Amino acid sequence: MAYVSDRDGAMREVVQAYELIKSHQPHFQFCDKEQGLETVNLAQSLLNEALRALHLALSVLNHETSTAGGGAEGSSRSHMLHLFSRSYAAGDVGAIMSQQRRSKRRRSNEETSQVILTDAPHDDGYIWRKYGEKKINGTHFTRNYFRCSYKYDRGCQATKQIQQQSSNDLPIFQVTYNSEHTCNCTTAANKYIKIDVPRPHLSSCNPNGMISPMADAMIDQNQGVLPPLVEVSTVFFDSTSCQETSHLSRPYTLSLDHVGNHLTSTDDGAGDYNCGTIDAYIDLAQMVLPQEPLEDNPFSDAELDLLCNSLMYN
DNA sequence: TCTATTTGACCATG
DNA sequence: CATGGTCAAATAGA
Repeated sequence: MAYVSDRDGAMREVVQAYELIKSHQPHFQFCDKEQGLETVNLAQSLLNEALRALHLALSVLNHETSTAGGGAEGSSRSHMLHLFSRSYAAGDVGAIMSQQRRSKRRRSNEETSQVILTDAPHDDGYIWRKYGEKKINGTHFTRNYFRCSYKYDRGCQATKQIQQQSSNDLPIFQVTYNSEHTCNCTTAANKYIKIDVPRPHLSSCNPNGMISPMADAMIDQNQGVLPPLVEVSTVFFDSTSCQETSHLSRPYTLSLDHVGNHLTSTDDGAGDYNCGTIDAYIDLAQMVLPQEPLEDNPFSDAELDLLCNSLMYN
């Protein structure tokens, strides 16, 4: 199909541009004395912005490819789940939203809404109650409406909408959160709570195979320890493996060495890896690039390249 | 019987 | 008038 072929070509171009810029980025950190500091800072800023834009474009291409391919046709399934604010949704990420018309009923608190893409839309640490379902124009799946279970008990006005965006074996959902929770009813550490660990944690899962929110955490970009292009945010274990393996209930530290040496891609999908005797798949999340150059990056370029390539081209 | 979900109707908005 | 968000009666399930 020409469409997929062109898109793959575009994706290659974006990756190439990204790598090109990335390879030149270090030069700007060592030429402060020859050139004016402001110039260097400006160049660095522009590079960071270019990297951010390319990263954004790449994620959109990934997403569109997975959506256009649909099922078995989706040869390069998206592995990049990204989080962005409403301002992003109205701007750079507009392509993602292009299939959906903006709501004509304007919510009074719309400015507080937040949009994320995730493969675990129900796993955010809050208790929700479904109150509606609607077929939305231009989408293949119905949109589900949820409100906080404590709406009447505690007057919590939080709502969320879940819109499935792709039907692959790892479906992606767009989740729109409206209003802040006022109920203090998180069941566990919230999925979006930042954690202060130098390495990503593997998430555990409960007996029914759902991902536990405990370790499915966002990584704090400000910690300055994450790789510039991608970060391993979560690793979800196969439910049967979880049930059979008792030690999975505690946090597990993942190192890139571990990924490079022991995680190998399996046949059934780009994101599926075999980690020793445990089947797992890795999701890339949080596409936002750090604002400052990382000074204490624990991952070497080779490690990052290995991870990026294996995840993006499978 | 209670609670959660489903689903058609209603309503606000552009 | 079309669309999307919410309501509430009907239904399902524990």
